[in-house]
Amino acid sequence: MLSKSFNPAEVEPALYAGWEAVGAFGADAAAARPFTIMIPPPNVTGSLHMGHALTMTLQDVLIRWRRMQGRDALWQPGTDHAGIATQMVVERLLARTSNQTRQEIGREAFLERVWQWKASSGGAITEQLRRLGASLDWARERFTMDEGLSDAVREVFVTLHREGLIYRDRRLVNWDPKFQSAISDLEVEAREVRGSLWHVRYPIEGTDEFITVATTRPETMLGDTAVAVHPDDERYRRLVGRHAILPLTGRRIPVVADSYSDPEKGTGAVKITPAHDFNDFAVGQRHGLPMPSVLDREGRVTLADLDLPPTADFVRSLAGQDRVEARKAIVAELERLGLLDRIEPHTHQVPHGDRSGVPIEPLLTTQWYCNAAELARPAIAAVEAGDTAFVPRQWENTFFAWMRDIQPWCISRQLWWGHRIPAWYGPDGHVFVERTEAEAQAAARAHYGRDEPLERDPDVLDTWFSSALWPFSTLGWPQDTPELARYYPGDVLVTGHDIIFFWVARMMMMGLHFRKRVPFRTVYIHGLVRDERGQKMSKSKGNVIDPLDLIDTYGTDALRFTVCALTGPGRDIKLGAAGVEGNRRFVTKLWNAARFCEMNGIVPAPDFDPAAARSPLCRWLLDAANRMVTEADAALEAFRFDDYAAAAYRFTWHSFCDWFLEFAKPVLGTAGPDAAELRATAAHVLGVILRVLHPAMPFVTEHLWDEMGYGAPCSLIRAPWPQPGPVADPGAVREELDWVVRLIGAVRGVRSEMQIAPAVLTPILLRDATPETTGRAARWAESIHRMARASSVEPLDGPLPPGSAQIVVDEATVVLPLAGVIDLGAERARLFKERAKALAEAEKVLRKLGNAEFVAKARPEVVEENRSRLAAFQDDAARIEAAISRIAS
RNA sequence: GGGCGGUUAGCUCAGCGGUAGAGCAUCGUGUUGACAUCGCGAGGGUCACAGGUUCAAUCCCUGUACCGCCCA
Repeated sequence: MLSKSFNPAEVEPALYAGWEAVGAFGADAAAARPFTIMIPPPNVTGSLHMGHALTMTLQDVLIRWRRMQGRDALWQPGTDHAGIATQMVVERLLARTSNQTRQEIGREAFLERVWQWKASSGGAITEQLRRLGASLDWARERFTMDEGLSDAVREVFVTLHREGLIYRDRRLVNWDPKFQSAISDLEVEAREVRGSLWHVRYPIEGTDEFITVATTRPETMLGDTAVAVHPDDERYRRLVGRHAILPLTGRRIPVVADSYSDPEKGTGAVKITPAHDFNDFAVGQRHGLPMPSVLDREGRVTLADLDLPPTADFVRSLAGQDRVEARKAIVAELERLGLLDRIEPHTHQVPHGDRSGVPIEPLLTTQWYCNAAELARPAIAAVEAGDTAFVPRQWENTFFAWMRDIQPWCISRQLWWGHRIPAWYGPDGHVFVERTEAEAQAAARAHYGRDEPLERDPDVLDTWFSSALWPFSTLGWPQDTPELARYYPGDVLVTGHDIIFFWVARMMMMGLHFRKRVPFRTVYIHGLVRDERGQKMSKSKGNVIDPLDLIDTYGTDALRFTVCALTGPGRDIKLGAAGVEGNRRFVTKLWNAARFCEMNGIVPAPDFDPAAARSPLCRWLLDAANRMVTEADAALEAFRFDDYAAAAYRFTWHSFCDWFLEFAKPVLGTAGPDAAELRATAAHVLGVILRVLHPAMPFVTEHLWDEMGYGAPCSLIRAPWPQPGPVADPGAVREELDWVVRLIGAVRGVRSEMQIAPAVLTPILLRDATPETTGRAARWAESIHRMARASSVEPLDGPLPPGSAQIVVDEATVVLPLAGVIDLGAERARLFKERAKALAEAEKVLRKLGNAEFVAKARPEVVEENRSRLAAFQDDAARIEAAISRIAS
C-alpha cells in the first residue's frame, strides 16, 4: 500500500543505493549503440550550487532517457584538481591549523597535505551529485591529477612541444600579485574603477616647453621609455622626433608618433611604459624601445633595470615600496616639483584576477605558451562543417569570434598544486622537455656528451590544460583502450556559455589535434541560474539559493522537474523556491493518482494490448498518450526540456487525472470485461507516464514503479522508453470524447457564471441536436450527469421551459431549465455578450473575405478555412439570436 | 567602440506569417472516499515604439528606446 503522502527524504537515498546495487548506472558495451556525456568535472573543492543542479539535471535527463531507449549510456564522472582554488583552500587550512605558510613547510610537504585534504574532504561534491539523483557511472570516476590523466597531460605537452606548438617566450603576461602567478587572458576580468587621470608635465629637452601626458598609472612612469602622440595630431606634430626628459629619473625619452594615442583622450599624449602595459608593449615593439621593469612580482618598485643618475635619491627611496604607496609618493613628488598639471576624476576599466579579485599587473616574464591560433584552425573548420553543432546555434558566432582572434595561451602557473611541467634545465639553461626525468637525463647526456645535473621547471600547468583533454584522457588515452574506441567522440556536451572559451574551445582544439575527431557532436549551451528577480546569485548579495535546501524541503524530483520546465533555449533560468514548491504539487498529484489507481485494483497487466482496446474511453486515452510520448520525445531530441516537461505535465494532470480518471471512476471499482479493460488501460498508461517522467523525476517514478509491481525493484531506470502504438480508429473517439468534454465545460461555465450551487442538479436539454449528438449524449449520460451536475440529458423538441439558460455547443443549443434559480435578466445580458462576441468575430472574418486581394492571393486552404469560420460564427450568432428570442417574452 | 540576446496577461515565460497561450498570482465557488500540496469556473493583453515588405505582421526586414550579457 502506498502511504498517504510521498516522503522524498525517506525514499531517495534507498532508491539511489538500489540503483547502484543493481549496476544501473554502468555503461555496458553489450550490443547497444553508445551514448556518451562527459561530465564537466566540478572542482574537487566545490560544493553543489544551483549552476551544478541545472547542468547536472539536464545531463541526467538526457542520459536516463537514452539509457531507457536502449543506448549504452555512459555518463563519465570525475572531478577537477582546480589548481588555484584547491591550493588556496589548503593554504588557509594550514594557516588555521598550524599557523604555517606553504613556503614554510616546503613544496613536497605541502603537496602531501593537499592530497590528504583531497582524500578526506574532496568527495563532498560527488556525494551531493548523488543526492541530485545523477546516474553517473561511478566505477569510472576520474580525477584530473590521477596517474592516467597525468600521463595524458605529459604526453600532450611533450608532443606539442616537439611540434613547436608549445614554447617558452618572454613577453608581457597578466600577473596576479596575490597568487604570484601568471594567469591567462581568460582569467582576467575588467572591473570598472573610479580613479583619477593625472596630467603630468614632461619637460622637452633643450627648451622650456613641456608635453603634458595624462595617465591612470603614475607609479609606472619610472619605466617610461617614450611619449606617444597621434601622427595626425597637429598640436604635437613639431615635437615628434624630439626628446622629453622623464621627471624623477631624468631619462631622455623620445616623442614618437603612433596611432595608438587617441587625440580625444586626456591630453592626446600618452606615456609609454612597455614593461607594464599591453598597449604600451606593442608601441614599444613597433618603435624598438627599451622595456625596463619597475615593478616586481609582488607589485613592489624595483630599480634593477634602471640606470639612475647619482642625484635620483627620491627614486632610490621608492625601491621595495608597494605599488599603491609608490603611487602616492610619486604624485606628491611631482606636485612638489610643480610637474603635476591637474588631477581629473576618471572612471575606467581595470583588469582584475577573476579568482584573486586584485588588480592585475602586466609583467615581463618568461612563460610557457601554447600556439592556440594553430590549434584553433581545425576546430573552427569542424564547427563550420557541422561536425560539432552548438545548440542554440547562435553560440557558434561567439565561438568563432573568439577562435578567429585567439591569442597565445599562457599555460604555466607559478603554483605548486597542479601538473608539474615536464621540462628540465641544464646548467647552461638548455631545456629538455621529456615525459620523465630519466628521459630528460638521457636527452641531456646526448646533448652535453656527459651527465649533467638537471633542474626541473618549478611551474605547473593551467588547470584548464588537463580539462582540455578530459574527453579522451578519462577513457585511458594515451593507451589505446577499447573505451577510447567506443566512447570517443562523445555525443553531447552540456555546459553554460561562460565556459565556451575556457573549456569547450580547448577540448575542441586538443580533441582534434590528438584524436583527429571532434570530442562531441553537439554542444548544448544552457543559460545561467539567477534568482527570481533575474539577479545573478552571489554571496555578497545574499540571494544564493542552496539546491540542497530545496531538495530537503521539496524533494529532488520537484527541483529537477522545475529545472526542466524552466529550461528553454537561450534563456537564463530564474529560479526561486516558489517555482519548486509549485512543481512539488505535481509530484503529489502523480502520487495521489497512483494511489487512486492502487485503491481501484489497477495493477500492471503485461498481456494488455493497447491495439485491441475496444472502449472509446480507453482508445481516447491511449491515443492521447501516444501523442504525449511523441511530443516528449521530439522535445528531448531538440533539447527542449521545457516542452518535454510541459507535455508530460499536461497529459498527466489534465488528460489522465482530470478527464480519464473522472470518466472512469464509476466503472473502475466494478467487475466485468469493461472494467477490466479500463483498469488495464489505466495501468498501461500510468506505466507510460512513469517512464516518460522518469528522466525528470527519477525517484517518485521509480518508487511507484517498484511499489505497484511494474517491475523488479529499481528496474524503471532501465525500462524501455515508451513508443506510440496503434489504437483502433482514434479519430472517431477523439471527436466523440472531445464533444463530451466541450459539453461538460460549457455547462460548468454557465453554471459558475450564473452562480448555480453545485448541489443544484438540472436537466440538460439539447435543442436542434443532430441524431449523432443525441446519440453521444445518451452514450455518455452517466458521465455528463456526474461531471456537469445534471439530472438528465435528453433532446428538447417542444417549447423552452421557463427560466432556462441556453448555451450553443456546435449545432445544438444546450438548455438548462433553471426556473427560480437564475436571474433571467442576467441570462439575457450574458446571451447579448455572447452574441456580440460571435458577431465581432464574424465581422472580422467577413472583412477579410471582402478583400478581393485576399481571396485572390491567399492560399486556397486559408480562404476556405476563413469561409467555414465565418459560417460557424454566423451560425453561432444565429443560434444565440434564437435563444434570445425564446426568452424575450 | 564592436557583437549577441531580450522587450507578449500582475509575475515568470511559450508561441514566431492567417483563431494570442501556459504556470503562478488574483477573484468567485465548492469538501467526509485519490488529491485543499485539491476540484470547478472567471477576469486580465492595441504582443516596447516608428517605418517597411506582404492579400495578411506579435511573428519577416530597417530604425529608435530601454534592459541584460560578452568582447575591446
